[in-house]
Formats: sequence, C-alpha cells, structure tokens
Amino acid sequence: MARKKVKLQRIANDAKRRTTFRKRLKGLTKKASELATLCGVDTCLVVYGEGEAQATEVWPSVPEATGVLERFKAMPQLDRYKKMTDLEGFLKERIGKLLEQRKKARCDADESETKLLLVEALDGRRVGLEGLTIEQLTSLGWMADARLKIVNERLEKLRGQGLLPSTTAGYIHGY
Amino acid sequence: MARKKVKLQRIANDAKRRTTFRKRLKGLTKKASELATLCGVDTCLVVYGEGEAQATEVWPSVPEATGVLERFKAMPQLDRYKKMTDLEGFLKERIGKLLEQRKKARCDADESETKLLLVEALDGRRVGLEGLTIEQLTSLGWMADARLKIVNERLEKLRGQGLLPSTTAGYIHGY
DNA sequence: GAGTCTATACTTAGTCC
DNA sequence: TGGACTAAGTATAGACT
Repeated sequence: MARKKVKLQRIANDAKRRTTFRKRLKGLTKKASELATLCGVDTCLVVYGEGEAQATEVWPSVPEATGVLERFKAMPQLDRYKKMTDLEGFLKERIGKLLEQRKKARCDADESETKLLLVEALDGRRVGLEGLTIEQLTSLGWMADARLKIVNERLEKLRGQGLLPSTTAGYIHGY
Repeated sequence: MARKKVKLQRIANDAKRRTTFRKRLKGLTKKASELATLCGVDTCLVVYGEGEAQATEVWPSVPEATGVLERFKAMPQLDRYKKMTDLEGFLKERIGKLLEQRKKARCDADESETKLLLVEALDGRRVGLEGLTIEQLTSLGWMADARLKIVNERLEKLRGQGLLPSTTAGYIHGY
C-alpha cells in the first residue's frame, strides 16, 4: 500500500513476510482499538503467529478482560482426536502442550504478561470460576451434565442391584 | 481520518456512531483478511455489537473453521455471578440468553449462517465433541473433574454407610 | 438508515542505516 | 533484526442522495 501495490497472496520471502506481519499487526491492532473506543463496543482480535507454538498476539490484553476467545479446533487435530477415542489421553496431551507453552512464556523475559495470562487461562490452572468465560461455563455445564448422566446411570444400576436406596438423594443434579 | 481529525473517544451522537461503526468494521475486516492472506496466519476478529444482544460480527466465518472464540466474562457479569453462589442458576440464565439469541437469529432472514452457527456452537447444542475447542475440552475436563470429585466423595460417603461395595469400581475416573 | 463522492488523514512497501 | 523515512496507496469524515 505504498510505493507499489502488493498482490493479495502469501508473501513468499520469509524476511519480507515477517516485516509485513509486524507492521500490519500494529496497524490492525490500532484500528481495532479505535473501533472499540469510538463506537463503544467490545472488540477482540487474535492473530495466531506462524509455526503453531509461535507467539499469539491478542488484543485487547487479557488483564483488561474486555474479550478473548478460543480457537476452533483445526481439522487435522480434529482427525487426530477422532482416532484417539480417549478423551483423557487427548486432554493430557493438550495440557502438556499448554504447560510447555507457559514454561516457555515464563522463561522469555520479553514475553508480555498478557500472553502468559492467556496461556494460563487456557490451560485451566489460573482460572477459578472468575476466570472462566461465560461460554466456557455454559459448555462446561453441558458436558459435565453429560458426564453426570453417566454417573447417574451408574448409580441407577447400583440401585437396581439393591445396593442403593431408591431415593432421589442418590442422584447428582445437573442444571 | 478525512476532512477532519476525529477525537479518540466514544462518539456521542447515535446515528453518527453507528455509521462510523459500519464503515470502520468493514475496513477492519478487510485489514484482518489481508494480514491473514499476506502473512499466512490465522486471524480472528470478533466485534460485539452495541446493546448486548446486538449482532456480533465475526471474521472469518465459522464454517470456514479458521478460528473462533469466547468472550471473557465482563466484570459486571462477574460480580453478578459472585452474588449468585449458584452455578446452575447462572448457567441456566446464560443458556436462556443464548437460546433467545439463536431464536432471533433464526427468525431473521438476513442473518447469515455464520452468526447462527456461532450462536449454536456457543450454546453447546450444535457441538458434538468435534465442535468443542481444544481449550474448551481442556477446561471441561478440568471442571468436570472437580464435579466428579464431589461425586466420588458422595460415593465414598455411601460406601462408608455400607451401601456400596468398597471396590474401586465405584469410582468415576477423571483423567 | 444505506450508498456515493471526495478531500484529507492515515497506513505501509521499499529503502537506507 | 529494528528502527526511521517517505512516496504512494488506503481508509474514512462529512456532505449529499
């Protein structure tokens, strides 16, 4: 957008691409900030840096708590999950990755607290209930209920075997 | 940024603010799109329209599955939650709001499928495990475990009363 | 409200250091 | 790599329809 009109396609040259990335990210962030200020709306911008574990830029900062989010599972990862058939293993793996990211973030002096907080929030360790998003809570309730259903079925089975009194007290209530 | 330099503060005039919002949102979206294309990174932009239930603009589209997210709980809502001391009630309320949003979205012919999908994804109904984000799954496991702990304590209690065999089979395993 | 127009403010590609 | 500079390309405030 200066000197020469740039073709709208991935910049092949590595150095050039990174330079453009830095410049444009700054501009984009500013614009997002302006929109939020001028129009009084909550705006959220997330840019996943190249190379997976690369720095993920987030605006606005997590501490400011004006908005943040989660990335939809990428298809390749989705397939990987389907093959696992084991939620525990999948979660463990993911948590491991997040902890690694956090460690990396902590060791990096230039890492902003924003990024650290994000990683912590995402790996479910820093979050008390206060840190969970509304949608997370919603989804949590939904899935927790699914699990509780299994639990209740289990209790029902035990009850059927005369091992539990048939009162409703034995049920765990979802919402 | 033309004719006159605008002061960086919320535009008081309603009509003017909405016009600016539309114009700038378009520009911001374009910039985000360009960054994604030129630098080959995943970019996500979410703008929560004014007035809560207002339209929420998302880029890129959910169907394209390149990214989506959740909003951090706003402070006022956080306080509200703290006062509730009741997770079920809180979740019910939130789900109600989301269902309402979805209904509204469905009735609006101009509503794009993107927005509908987002609302559906967020209210936890459309999401099979495939639709949950990695981070959601992580958090889900974390919180579900917290609930399971309670369940297990309950089972333990029953066991202590001689109402359950003291085998480990009575435990529900978290990860 | 939603387009169109246009002068002006802003962003940025290429370059130099 | 990380600025600083600047010409050229974009975005947009305000006016008009």
